[in-house]
Amino acid sequence: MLCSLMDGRARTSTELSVIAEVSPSTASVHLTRLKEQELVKVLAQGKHRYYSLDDDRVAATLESLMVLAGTRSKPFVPNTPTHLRWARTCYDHMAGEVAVALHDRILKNKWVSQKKRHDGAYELTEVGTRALAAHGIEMDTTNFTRRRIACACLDWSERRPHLGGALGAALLRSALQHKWFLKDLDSRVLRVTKRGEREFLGRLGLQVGA
Amino acid sequence: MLCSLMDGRARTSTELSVIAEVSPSTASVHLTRLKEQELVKVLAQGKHRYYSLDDDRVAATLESLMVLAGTRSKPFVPNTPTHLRWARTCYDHMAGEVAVALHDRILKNKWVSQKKRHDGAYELTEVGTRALAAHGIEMDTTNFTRRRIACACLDWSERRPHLGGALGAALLRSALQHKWFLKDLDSRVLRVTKRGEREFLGRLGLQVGA
DNA sequence: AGGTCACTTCGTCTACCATCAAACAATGGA
DNA sequence: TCCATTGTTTGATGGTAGACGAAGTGACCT
Repeated sequence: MLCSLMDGRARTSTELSVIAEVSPSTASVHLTRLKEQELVKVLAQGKHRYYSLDDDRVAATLESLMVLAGTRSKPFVPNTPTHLRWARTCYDHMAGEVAVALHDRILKNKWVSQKKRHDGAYELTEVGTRALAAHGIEMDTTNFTRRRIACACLDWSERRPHLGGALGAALLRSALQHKWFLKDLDSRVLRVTKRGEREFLGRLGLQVGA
Repeated sequence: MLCSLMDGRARTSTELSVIAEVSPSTASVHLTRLKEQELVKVLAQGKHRYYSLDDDRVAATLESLMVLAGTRSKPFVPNTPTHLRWARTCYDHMAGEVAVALHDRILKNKWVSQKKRHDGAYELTEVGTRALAAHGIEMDTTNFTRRRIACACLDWSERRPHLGGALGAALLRSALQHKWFLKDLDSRVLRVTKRGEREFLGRLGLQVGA
């Protein structure tokens, strides 16, 4: 289980039970124990509970253990339809490969910063505020009090976080306004435009194979 | 057991059984298993069998595991009489803190190099031959064919290797000839002279608290 | 030779831990 | 509101890993 989580992605307990070739109940017992020892952390989202490695130190330790054991695990293969995998909407924000890459970029650029441990909430930084304005992305300031500014929302196909909250919504809204992305009719799929490639993907340095 | 070996020293199976609070037989079985998995290596010397970590990678893995577990083990306390601990003879070569420091220094300076893995034998390098001459240490070339030039000999008090073989013997012989060390009467203890501090410890950069 | 010490091998036993099915809880959609 | 889906909790069970004592091996000393 831990080995399969080493790719940094999150998995549900049932998935992990299949990987470990044990019953769901066994997996559940085992996972609660791993949680107690703070080797994994859980993120409840809808009726799914996503398990992932708790810490970089856990990953590092596993890494060296795998070297000793000489084991390599198979890569994670998403079973999501390909046309949904690259870019789609998730409620009012973006999801898919692009959204995950965007999330990572924004975090790396320190436009947002983590508030606490084990809580998906982010806060907007000084740098972030300026950068968003520069890129022509406008936050809806009316309901700032009601809603979290930004948070990590686990991506179904990628099993890694993308950006949710008010900021996530603002990004999607701006992306559609500027015609960087087009919504497919009668589907959640998003398609990037020529203009989007230049003004969005290009400027943000997102090299995502479409 | 593995944790206690993390200081790089070697220990006997009985010592490890005491540390792990199990019977000697249990420890023995466990250690053979660790050996099979190449986590530890054994060095038979006299009627003792010294166990130590097999590899730097094993130590590194344990290190990160200990960080996760938040455990720290007690340091190794030699039960050797203090007057024997610092410097003494071991058959025809030197042993004790000084000898171990000397071994490490010689290896670091690349005067000798390891031949194979898991074999204590060393071979003399070009650099080493010149350096020995420069320091006024003469090898006895008569019995080169019979004896190993140099080898790691496990130090009883330090539980780390010092230098044995023809080179080890040559070092002790020269040290006594040049009056760098004096042999205590009727004992294996060696005492360093003023001259020895200058011309031996000093030149070799050995800072060993006497 | 014989005795002691250090350690391993063998045979046996037991406690414990993973495992599973069935019951329970929670969420989401119809 | 009900049902399907997802996941957790519980209690019983069986297999196995790890423990030990006794016997065996080899090295060293006198």
